[in-house]
Order: sequence, then structure tokens, then C-alpha cells
Amino acid sequence: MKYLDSILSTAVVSAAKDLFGAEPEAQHIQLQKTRKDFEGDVTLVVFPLVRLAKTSPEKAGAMIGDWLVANTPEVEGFNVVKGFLNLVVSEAYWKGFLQDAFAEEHFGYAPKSSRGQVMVEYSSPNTNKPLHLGHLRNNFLGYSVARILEANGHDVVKVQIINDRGIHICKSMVAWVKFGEGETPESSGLKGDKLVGKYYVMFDHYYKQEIKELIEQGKSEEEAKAEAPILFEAQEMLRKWEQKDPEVTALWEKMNSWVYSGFDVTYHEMGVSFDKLYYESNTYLTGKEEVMRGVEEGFFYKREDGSVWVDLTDDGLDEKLVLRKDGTAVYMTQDIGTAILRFNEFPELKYQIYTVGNEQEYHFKVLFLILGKLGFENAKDNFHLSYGMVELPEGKMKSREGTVVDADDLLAEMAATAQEIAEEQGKLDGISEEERAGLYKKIGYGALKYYLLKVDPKKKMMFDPKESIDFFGNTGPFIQFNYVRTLALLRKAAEAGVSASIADDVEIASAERALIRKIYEFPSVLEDAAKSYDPSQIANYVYDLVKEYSSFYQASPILKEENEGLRSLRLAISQQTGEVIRDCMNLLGVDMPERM
RNA sequence: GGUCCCAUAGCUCAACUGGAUAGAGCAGCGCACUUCUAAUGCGCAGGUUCGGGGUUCGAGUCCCUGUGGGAUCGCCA
Repeated sequence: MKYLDSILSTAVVSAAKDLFGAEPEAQHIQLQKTRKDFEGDVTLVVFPLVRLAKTSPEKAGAMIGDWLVANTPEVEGFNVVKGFLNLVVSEAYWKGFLQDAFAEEHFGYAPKSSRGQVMVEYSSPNTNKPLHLGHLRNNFLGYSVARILEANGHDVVKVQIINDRGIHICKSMVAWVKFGEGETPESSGLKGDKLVGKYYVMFDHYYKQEIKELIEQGKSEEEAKAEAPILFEAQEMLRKWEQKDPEVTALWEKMNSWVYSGFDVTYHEMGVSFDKLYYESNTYLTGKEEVMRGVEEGFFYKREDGSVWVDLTDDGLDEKLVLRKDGTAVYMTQDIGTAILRFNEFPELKYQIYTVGNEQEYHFKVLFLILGKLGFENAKDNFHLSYGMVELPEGKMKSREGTVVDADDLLAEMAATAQEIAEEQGKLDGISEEERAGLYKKIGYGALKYYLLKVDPKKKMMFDPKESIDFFGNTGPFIQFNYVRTLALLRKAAEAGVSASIADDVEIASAERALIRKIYEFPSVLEDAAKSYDPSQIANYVYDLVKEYSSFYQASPILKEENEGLRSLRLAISQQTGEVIRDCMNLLGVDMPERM
């Protein structure tokens, strides 16, 4: 509660000085919103102040309450329950607030570009297989955080690092050469990423087959895994790639380009985008250079076998490899290179945010420490936006067991279900065919995004297909539906010549007041969400707001209200609520329908 | 084994970072549609916040401990 907070906390300081002759510490002035069961809008927790007051919490509360009513126009009344001073905020204040909010295009947003430039990385897939459910959580999360930071006044650069190099892509390449017979996305009708993924799986089958045969010939499992001929082929492919063999390079480029065009389709459907793409094949060399520089400057050390290490025991971690003995890059090497390239390319950059699963927490701890040692001061502010796994009712997704939920399939399924439900209910009868197709996506994809974003990113989450596709209760479609209601009201009002306005002489009843108070919370919710990189705070807030609105809508006539002033006021509140709903959902990356 | 994370209604999740009687949705039961869009609203029922200690005016939240789950500790990414 920002605006009221500052008014009231200064007032409480003055009250304490006046009444108790001492100035309370800022942390002892605890203001919170009043619980539903009590009368009032804002509550001061009196306990921390009793030491100054030298009297009981009840008495101190009453004294402060009296003082505030006498000296602060915003405070109209109060009551004290135990050590809680519940303050009733004046109707004039709420009306003034609503008028201010109404006048703003994006109420609650910070001024553009007021807080510096940050970078948000998300997605960052391997190029050997299609995107799946885990990537959806990652992408929605990263994209939403970027939007939230933007709304909070940051300039945001959205990026990803594409893992286009390494043994994994070589495996697909080997399988394609062996078994592909020149198959292309065009000839097969398969999406490029799906086609390449198919050969990755094929490689794996063949590899396992060879292992089995070797074991039958008397090899140990370990030996068999290391000696399977097809694995040698892949390793040979990687070696040739590193030597820039023209044939291998051409194949690598061709297959990667298939994957990219496949990914582009999926990103487009997901509604996410990037300002700049980084490719590992371009950044790992920078990483190697930086590591060598680190060796010269003494941050890293070389072992006898030629491998390069960093000693982080002083930081409570252990020793970590940064370059293999054969001089090739490991994961850490290229991440060092990528980070440094970014800092160099964006000199204004304050820090970077990495949207990566929580199984890599240790990796990022190490990475940020290393960057600091290499002289990149900003890296100490870097943030690993670590999120939990998405689990299925039957357990974790496992590619071996075929339980991976494909991103394209899931999106299509969501839209199809939206269609089924809409047709069943005859909701979209008056709407053109093509407009309907767009609506199914808005609703179905909206349901999925909201479902994945409403839980705290840090926590692992359960993906229940039946529940995710649900359109009732705490779901995206329920929120969209209420937004559509506000639009329908405005359309009808325009036809009837009713305008939304806030007259000085209308009385605000409790139903309106509850909604206004909810709207009032938005700026501080947005700020908290940005500070903690947590879209779920926006999601939970907008659901609360919508519930309040839905209840209000059911209980209070709006256009049917006969009192002209009240009608216009309710319409104004409706409109303002709708705008906040829309902004919240846009911050989650959800497109809003006009009707549904 | 070391380090880190998690445990809240039958299920999925909240709880403004230490504040009042722990809240929602789903599932269950009941009520309300000649609709300002019922893809709704209202009500009922549902809890030893994993167990045990501690810190204080006050603990789901902080500390210790036990139990159960997960991640990580690769010259994988």
C-alpha cells in the first residue's frame, strides 16, 4: 500500500513524537491491509510501539487512533482490537485515488526506462530435440519476468543462448547420414525440430543395440558404452566439426537450420520473442580466451595434465574444471564467454538474469564467482532465476519412457479443448470462422500459461493435464471471461450513452470500496513481483481481483442501476478493473479476447 | 556420505517475508438463471501447517533436532 503507506507512516511518526515524546524506528511502523472480518482499510500493528508508549497496546492504539483522526484528513475513524489499530480511510481519499488511477493509461507501471537496463535469458534449448513442457514453463516464466521488469521501469534485453554445438547435435547428424536417405522437412512433412529429434532418438536406439551386442560378446557394460562404434562415429563427427571440416560444417548448418525453423513456429505459437540470440558456437572461443587470460592473471591454474581449474574453496565451494586437458571447452567455459560477450556488447547492462532449472544452482553460483574474479563487478548482481521441475501425475518426464509432453502437441490440444467447450456451450455462435480460430488459441494458450505461472517459480509443480485444461475456478479463462464482461458493459454503455465517471457526490458502498481497495494494491504487487522475479504474485493478485469483481458483478446492477451517479461510478470501477486485469494478464504473456 | 531445497484441507496451490480466527480452486453436498455474457454467484463441510524441542508480546514463517521426499557433488549440458 504505497501512497497511503507514506502518508500514514509519516503521520504515525508525528503522532508518536507528540504522544510519547520519542521517534519510532521505521521498521517498527508496520502497516498492513485490514483483514476482512474487521472494519477498516489499513491496520497499524501497535505491539512494536508499546515500548515507546509505556502503556498497554490497546491504550496506545486508541491514543494514536484519536491523534490520526484529529490530524490526518485521510483517516476518518478507527477501532482497536487487541494490539491492532484498524483505520478507516476517508471516502474522499478513495475517490481521489480512483480518479487518479482512471486517468492513467497503465495504472501502477513505473515510468519507462527509469531503472536501468537488465538482460533476461530464457529458453536456451539444445538443438537436438523439440521443445517440451519443461521449456514451456521456462519460456513463459522468462518472458513474463521480462515484461514485469519492463513495467517496473527497466529496459529489458531478452536473449537466449542456443546450444548448437557439441556431441548431442553430432549424434543426430550421424544417424541422419546413416539412415536418413536424404530426408528433409519438406520431403517428410515433419517440422524441422521434430525431424532432427527423430534421428536423435534413432541414434539412441542404435547405440543401445550396439551396447547390448557388445555385452553379449563379453564386454562389461561400461566398456560397451564407451566402445560402441556409432558413438565413435559421433565423436569423430565432433572432432571434424571442431576442425571446421567443410562437409561436416555444411551438414551441421543444414540440420541446425531445420531445428531453428521448427523452433520459430513454436516460439510464435507460445507468444514469446527475443531481442538477440547467442550461439554457443560463437561464444565458446571467447570463453577459452578468457580462461587463458585468467591463467595468466593467476585466477586459474593449470594442472600437470594441462587441464585448467579454479579454486573456490575460500568461497565455501570446491575446485572446478574450466578447461579440459585437451584444451576443449566445457559448459562452464562457454558460459563464461557468453556472459562476458554480453557485458561487452551492452555496456549499460546492470546485470543478467538466467532462467534455468534449479538443478543448475551450483553451476551458476560458480559462474558468478568466476565472473567476479575475472573483473566483471556487475556479475555479483547476476541472478539465477531458478525454477522447479514440472512433474506429471505419473512422475517425472522421461524421454526413455516416452512420457515427455511435447510443446506443440500440448498447445494444439489446449486450443482444441477450448474449441470443444465453446461449441458445446454455443458461446461463439455469432463470430466468424477465422476469428474463432484465434479465440480458441487465446483461451487455450491462456489457460496453459496461467496454469504454469500461477505457482511460485521456485517450487516444483504438478502438471495435471485435466486440471490445466479446466476453465473454471482459478484459471486463465475465468479471468479472461470477467475481462470480457467489462468490455461488454462498456460497449453497451456506449450504445446507451452512459459514461463512466466519478462524481463527487456519489456514495461509495462496501461492494465498491472492496474493489477499489483491491485495485489500489496493484502497484505494490507489481513492485514485489519485479523484486522477487515472481509472476505468480501477479497471477494470484489478478485472480483475487477478478473474484472480487465477479462477486460485485453478480450482486450489483451496473447499467441497470437507476441512480445516474452510482451507475457511472460502477461503470468506471468496472472499466478500471478491466484495465488492471488486462495489464496483469499481459504481464503474464496472456493475450486477452474481446468476447468469448 | 557432504552441501542445498521442499513438506500446509482428500487433490493442486495461497498466506503481503514474524502479526489477528491459516485462505482459494478442484472434488463432495445444498441454493440461485425470462443473464448488464451462469465459462457465474451464494452457502455447508473439510486443518495437531510432517513429529519433537526452542527463541518472544506473537511462529505455517526464525533456530535446533528427528522423519520422509527431491536436487547436486562428471574432463555431461
